[in-house]
Amino acid sequence: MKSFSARQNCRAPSVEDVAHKLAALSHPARLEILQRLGGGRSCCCKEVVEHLDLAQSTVSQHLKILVEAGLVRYAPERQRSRYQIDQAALAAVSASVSALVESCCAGEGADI
Amino acid sequence: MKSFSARQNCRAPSVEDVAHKLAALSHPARLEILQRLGGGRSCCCKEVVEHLDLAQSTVSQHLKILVEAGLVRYAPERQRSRYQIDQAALAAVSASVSALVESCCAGEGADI
DNA sequence: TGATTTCATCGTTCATCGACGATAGACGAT
DNA sequence: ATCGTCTATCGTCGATGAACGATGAAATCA
Repeated sequence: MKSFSARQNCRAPSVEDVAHKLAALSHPARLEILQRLGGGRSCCCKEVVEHLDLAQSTVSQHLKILVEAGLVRYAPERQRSRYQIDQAALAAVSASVSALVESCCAGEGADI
Repeated sequence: MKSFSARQNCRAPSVEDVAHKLAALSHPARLEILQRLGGGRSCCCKEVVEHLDLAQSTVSQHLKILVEAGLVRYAPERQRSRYQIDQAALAAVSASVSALVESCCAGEGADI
């Protein structure tokens, strides 16, 4: 094992995949959304809006980005929508980051 | 403990901090740079350039972003420059992501 | 000294992001 | 049927990102 990959279901996520998911995580509002969605709670858009001090359209955009990154699952439900964390996907990202760190810290070198 | 924080050295990184570091990680070229810097090797800019198929100025920019995010340390050395991974910082990011995932997966909920 | 190498920075160009208001569709309630 | 609510999407605007070439500074080599 040399690169940060392996693990997960056997499909090694490409650098692009990981970068894409990390990009989805790289905005404060989206991190807060994830925290709000945490604990298995499923939220509708309005619930997030009330908590976030952003326009509804903006929140909807952020949610879309999270869904397209595969980190949040989406289910249109009558009037409301349900957004829910995809725990497996999130865990996979965490594993990717861990693997990256491990591979980077393998051979100890002298500090600068 | 309610938010994904705590852990680390006792200073809880803010959502903005984490987002900023994740943003630095959210580009394929920068992930590849980190892998190249992995294993304690310290690289000069040219070495990265030769490996990456990007213009020298572009690579320099990416390195700067990594340095400003605190993930890579920088030491101007005579003619060349030395870039080296900041393993502690990288580990901290990994821990933040893990903590986020854990806090999000706490209370199991029904799947969508 | 002069030529070459290595690097950072500047200026430019194009694309994307982030935020908003406005709008339209779908649903529930009256 | 009509009204109000909840969403997603569109269009816009300013800001930022990503890439490049050109340039200049510092160090090394001839």
